Parts: sequence; C-alpha cells; structure tokens
Amino acid sequence: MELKQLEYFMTLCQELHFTRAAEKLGIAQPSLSQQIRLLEHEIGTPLFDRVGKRTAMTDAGNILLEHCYHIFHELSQARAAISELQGLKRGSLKIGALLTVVNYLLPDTVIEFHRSYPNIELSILGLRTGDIYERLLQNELDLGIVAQPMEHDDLETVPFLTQHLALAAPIDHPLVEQPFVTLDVLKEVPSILLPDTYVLRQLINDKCRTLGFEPRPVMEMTTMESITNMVAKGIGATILPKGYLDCIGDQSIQTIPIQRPDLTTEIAVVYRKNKHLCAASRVFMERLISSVKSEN
DNA sequence: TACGGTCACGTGGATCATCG
DNA sequence: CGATGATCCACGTGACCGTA
Repeated sequence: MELKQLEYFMTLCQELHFTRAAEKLGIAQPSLSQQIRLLEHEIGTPLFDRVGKRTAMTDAGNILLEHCYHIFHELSQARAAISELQGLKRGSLKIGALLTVVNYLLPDTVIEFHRSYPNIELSILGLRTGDIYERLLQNELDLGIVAQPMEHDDLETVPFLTQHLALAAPIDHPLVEQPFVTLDVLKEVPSILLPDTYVLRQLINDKCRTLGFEPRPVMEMTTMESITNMVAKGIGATILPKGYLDCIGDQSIQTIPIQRPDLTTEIAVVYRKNKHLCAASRVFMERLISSVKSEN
C-alpha cells in the first residue's frame, strides 16, 4: 500500500467519479482505475460499488477513509515536528566529555546554549576517553570531547584547544616561590595523580619516561576535585590542566607553570562521520569552539 | 561510471456496460 | 441508439539494480 494510492482513494471519495477524480489528480482515468484496483486487491475487499455508471463507497471504503484522515494528519504532524527540529525548537543532544574538561570548559557554552534553545534536551556525560569513543561508535552520543584525539576511519575530529598543564602545590609549599618548574619536580615532591588509565596520566608518564624516570605518586584519585582537595590540605602536589586550576581559583593552591618540556594536551570535538550532524550538534560545537577561542 | 535488464506506472485506444 | 463512463490491453518512459 502506498501513500499515492491513498491520495487517489481520498480524491475519488470526494468526487465519486473516476473521470473527474483523475482530472483533479492530473492523471489519466485508466491510471486511477488501476491504482484503486491495486489498493482493493491489497486490502482484499472492494472500496467502491460500481453500480452501472454510479460509483458509491462501500463500508470498507468508509472505514479506510476515516483512517486515511488520521494517516495524513500524522504525516503533516511529523513534517511539522521535523521542521521544528531543524529550527532547534525541540530535540535532544547527548554529549560525552572527559571528566577533566566537563567542569571548566563546558559550563559557559552549556548555559548559553540552554538559554538560546531551552526546548533542546541536553545531556552532558562525564566519561573516560575509551567510553566516549565506544559510545560514539554505538550511536549513543552525538558529540564527544576528548583529549589527545586518535585517528579513526568512522570518526571526524575537530581539534579546538591546546591545553597547558601546570603544577598545583599547597600555598605554603617552598616550590611556590619559583617562577616555573621542570617535570623532574615529580622525583622529589610527593604527588597526587590520576590513575594511569587516564589519558592525562599517560601523557605525564610518557614525558617522565623521556626524562628517564617513572612518576611514583603517593596517592592516586579518579577526580580532579578530590585531587585538588588533597593538594589544598597539603598532602602533595599535582599536575592538572592550567585552565581547570585557574577556573577553581582555590586560595590554598598555587599554580606554577611547567617548562622543559612543555606539557600540553590537544582537546578536540569528535563525532561520527557517516551520521547526520543535527542542527543542535552543529550549533553547540560552533559555540564551544568560538567561546574557547575568545577566551584564549 | 556506463550499460542493459526489469519493473512500475502512466497513456491512449478499443471495448463493454449502462442510462436516458 | 447515442452518450457517457469504467475497464482492458499494448506500449512508452523512467527509476532502480546488478554487472562489467
């Protein structure tokens, strides 16, 4: 059964005359007869009584007509809903972002986006890099925000920020007098770091290895918030994104730049190549990138 | 990407049935 | 019996699909 046949059927119901209905539809009369016959064949019962030259609707025809009104109404509703979606009036947007960027990189963009498009349902999930890639590939996320993006055939990557890492030490620590530190500092100072399943920690490990040592933190914790709490309490120092440290502005913590080597991570938006990038995803991505660029 | 086969659909003419 | 309208049938056209 095709929509075209239902359209022909509805016109014939209005006219109850094959020739006039065909003229109204802009087709030849035999075509109309043929399509109505196909429809009747598919349904398995006559929709019209042909009594001589008179055409009248059967009970089955009346029932189908009633349903046709619903079908075409639903269709017009669907068209309206889709056009609203394209106009960002409704819909949903699911973003998976690294825990290390959720707290300080996204809030401004999220707030601004929500104010502009309050009817878009926004989900921001703090996830680890591997989970972000996995969920993107399973179509569970619209956008992913990752550090140190990897190449993947099915994923598009848009780098938008080079994030500098810095040492965070308790305010009364002797190191805070120095204008900068080198990574060797991790050899002497007790440190609190993310576990080595985290991209940020892997980066620190790699850089330390090039300097000929392995970092030995006194404590490992999975959230940046808990790590900075420990630093503020004087347990040790840590290495975290400078942007995050500036953002929390904890008075009991001093941020010291790291030099030789510079420690940076590339932050990127990632999305599926073959998936239609909806208007909400596109707008969010553009706003995030422009907000980060205006701050740097 | 070009080509050929298949299929669905529309058209026009012929035919049939019915009405006045 | 002529006018009108529905159906049948052959044919043309375009879309789609598989293949080289």
